Amino acid sequence: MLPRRKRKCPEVSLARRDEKVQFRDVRVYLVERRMGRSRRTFLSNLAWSKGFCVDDTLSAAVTHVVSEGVSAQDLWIWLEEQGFKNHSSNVLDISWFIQSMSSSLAFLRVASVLKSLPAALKSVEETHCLPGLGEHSRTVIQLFCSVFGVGVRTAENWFYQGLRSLEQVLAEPGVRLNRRQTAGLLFHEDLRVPVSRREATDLQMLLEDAAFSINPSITITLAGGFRRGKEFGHDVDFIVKTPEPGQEKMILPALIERLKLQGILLYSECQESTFDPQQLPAPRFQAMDQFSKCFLILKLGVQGPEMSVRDWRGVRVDLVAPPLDRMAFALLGWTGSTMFERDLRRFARLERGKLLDNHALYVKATVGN
DNA sequence: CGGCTTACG
DNA sequence: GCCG
DNA sequence: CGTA
Ligand SMILES: Nc1nc2c(ncn2[C@H]2C[C@H](O)[C@@H](COP(=O)(O)OP(=O)(O)OP(=O)(O)O)O2)c(=O)[nH]1
Ligand SMILES: [Mg+2]
Ligand SMILES: [Mg+2]
Repeated sequence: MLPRRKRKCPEVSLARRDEKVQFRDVRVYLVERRMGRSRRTFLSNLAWSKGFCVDDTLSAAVTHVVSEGVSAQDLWIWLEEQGFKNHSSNVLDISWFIQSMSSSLAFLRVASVLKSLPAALKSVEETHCLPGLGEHSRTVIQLFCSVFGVGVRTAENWFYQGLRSLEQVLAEPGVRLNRRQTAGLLFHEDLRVPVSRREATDLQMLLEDAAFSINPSITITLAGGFRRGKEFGHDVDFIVKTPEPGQEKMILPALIERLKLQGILLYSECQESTFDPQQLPAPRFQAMDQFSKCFLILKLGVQGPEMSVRDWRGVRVDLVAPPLDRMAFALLGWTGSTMFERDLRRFARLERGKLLDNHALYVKATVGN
């Protein structure tokens, strides 16, 4: 007998498109722990629509226990505690979800390849067969995901709460927005506008001027997509190089302070550096900080004939300030693309047995070292 | 059939 | 989903 | 969880 391929997961693929209960001898129970209530409700409805019978309570009649983010071993312990004795029942991971995530990784990869081709191909209807997502919910969730600070999980939650527009999100008192999301919604329209290369170099000059007043030998280098030659980007990425050792720790706050005084700082969020060269060439453990970096939204002047209308728009800017001797790794890590960075790290680990991050290539710790 | 980048806040 |  |  041939081994069963994992993609032929029968608990999922047999469901297909039937309305009423199709599998009388299957009773599913969804474990709420680490899954979340709204998500569990969604999955439950999905399962019913696919012809499965889903139990709300963990009775002895349950034949299939489905869990997410909990190991089978831990899950059995938990099930024992709940007095669940049906040891012939099947404990399953939430494989269709992993599968859909994995599919999107495969899609991302092939998309990256397609982008590198000399000529464009015909478009493909790709997201059409995502499990559980019709066109409407996909569109709304994509809209929510376009907000800075909102990812798939938050977007799904908002959708399952009945929210269908950003206006509804803002009007809903039950929705708790963090600082990043508040800025993301405030400047949502601005941040959807692609940033041109001209605008990127204008921002570069603006930052060079601000940096000059701190230390005239600071240099500002374009990174990210623009360094790869893109004409437009969703943000502008810069590497700030200081010639003074140690100055990288204060340079970003000093730069941000000047932007604030100029009245062009709309949002800033900083990550501090605790990079420790003592840990080279092998990291002691995984608690390695990255060097100083920040996410900003800056006012960018736009020309317009009309007075008394807004003559600027918000633009996302990322700054990173590596120690001088980490500049090469910073350039490597911040030029991208994202898929290239992932390929490079995968290559380092699998083909070279090393660990690559934004500031070094580490020799992985060996036994007795 | 296991693995899919790595890190911070 | 694709690769080794 | 979200961000690069
Ligand atoms: N290691 C790693 N690096 C990343 C990841 N995402 C982004 N980067 C790096 C590579 C990118 O080129 C760089 C800047 O990220 P951006 O999100 O700004 O992307 P990029 O500038 O390439 O395109 P954009 O036009 O801004 O959408 O940061 C990631 O998930 N892992
Ligand atoms: Mg960018
Ligand atoms: Mg960026």
